[in-house]
Amino acid sequence: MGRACPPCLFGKPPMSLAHVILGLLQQQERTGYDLKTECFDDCISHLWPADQAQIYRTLDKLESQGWITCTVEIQHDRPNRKVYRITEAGEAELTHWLQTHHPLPVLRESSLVQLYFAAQLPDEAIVYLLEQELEARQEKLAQCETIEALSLSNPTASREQKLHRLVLDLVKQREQTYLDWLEKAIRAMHMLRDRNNS
Amino acid sequence: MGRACPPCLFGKPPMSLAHVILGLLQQQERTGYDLKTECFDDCISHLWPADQAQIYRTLDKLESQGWITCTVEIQHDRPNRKVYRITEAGEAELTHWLQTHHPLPVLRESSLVQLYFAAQLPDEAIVYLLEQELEARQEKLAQCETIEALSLSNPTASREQKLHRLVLDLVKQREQTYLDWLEKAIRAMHMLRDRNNS
DNA sequence: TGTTAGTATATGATTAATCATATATAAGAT
DNA sequence: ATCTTATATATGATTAATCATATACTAACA
Repeated sequence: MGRACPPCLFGKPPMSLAHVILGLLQQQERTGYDLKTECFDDCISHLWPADQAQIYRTLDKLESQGWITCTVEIQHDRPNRKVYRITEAGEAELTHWLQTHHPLPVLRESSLVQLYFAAQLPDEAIVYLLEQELEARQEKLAQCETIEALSLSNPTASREQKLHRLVLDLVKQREQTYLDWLEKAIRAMHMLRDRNNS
Repeated sequence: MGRACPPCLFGKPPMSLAHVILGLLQQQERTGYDLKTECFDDCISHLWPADQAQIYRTLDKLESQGWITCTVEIQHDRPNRKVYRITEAGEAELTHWLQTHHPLPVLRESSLVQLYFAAQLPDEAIVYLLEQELEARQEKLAQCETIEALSLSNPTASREQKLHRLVLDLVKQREQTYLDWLEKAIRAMHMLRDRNNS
């Protein structure tokens, strides 16, 4: 008899955080705390920000699926560490997931909805909205550049680093597209105002 | 004594779907069915796609907040219609919300995570991933153009239509940014392969 | 004749994500 | 002497969104 696929909830496509964690644990073994502080906050906050609570709960699920295992490291001066490692089943699952196409995520931007319904607002209010959005997008681009400096500064471009670079390029370009559009829109609103005031 | 703000859960920022619906009801009175079929599916699916169940439940919440009212239109050959209209309180809330800046939404793209962890995959598998993503993005751009044709075809550019155009321009440009990046990345992968095969 | 599509509203279940909070110890700062 | 920060894990509560399904009548289609 064939080996049963243990609670193999090869279920629905999502489960993305679980697979991000598998990817990170394939690099090396880590604790939940490591994942949060070294990985999610420092390296992939531009890709997949994750909440501490959700990381811990997802580790539990991954363990009960058999995709990772856990070893407790007793510490006396500090809280014990639960070190997680990926299993063979976990690696197989990751390799499979990495090659599976997923539907595009839905992006809902309240700022675009605001603009869509802004006809009743005075021009100045619209410009103010656009300027606040511009500021937020500038800050986001700056965050991307922080990550760039932290994790892509050294020149030894391994295959892995080339891919990280490719991803970061897109994220930065996406922000630049917003910035260009916002500046164009703000200029257009100002020109409208100047024309009406002359 | 001042008028009490009735269950005025002026709560947390989100509630975005509620405000989208307020915006749509300010244009004209509508039923849940109208909102779903005429608005969310035909006009703003690129901005804020919404599930039928969520629309109906949000209408209930808006009504109990006092931001909309409901009148039942009895029909005999078809199910009755619950027609919703925005109230003065609702208009005030909408105007306030339209001018309030909200934090940028978080965008999580599994395809970018896949690429980030793709170093272990062969080049062909990576190209295949990129090509599938390209196809999906092309389709999304086509959807934007359908909406463009449906709702922005006539030439009388009202203030409202100029804003709708501005929003659609961004959404299309965003997709174009993905397409450009994907084509560049696919070319880069092919060049890598050709170099290694020569 | 049975099936599907259109009109219309409603509920149940589940997932992903966020926020708040709890516990516990040590080191460093005010 | 007190407060904060770092290390480390855990649970409760809530929201936004999605999916499935239920009901009920009409009309067109095969």
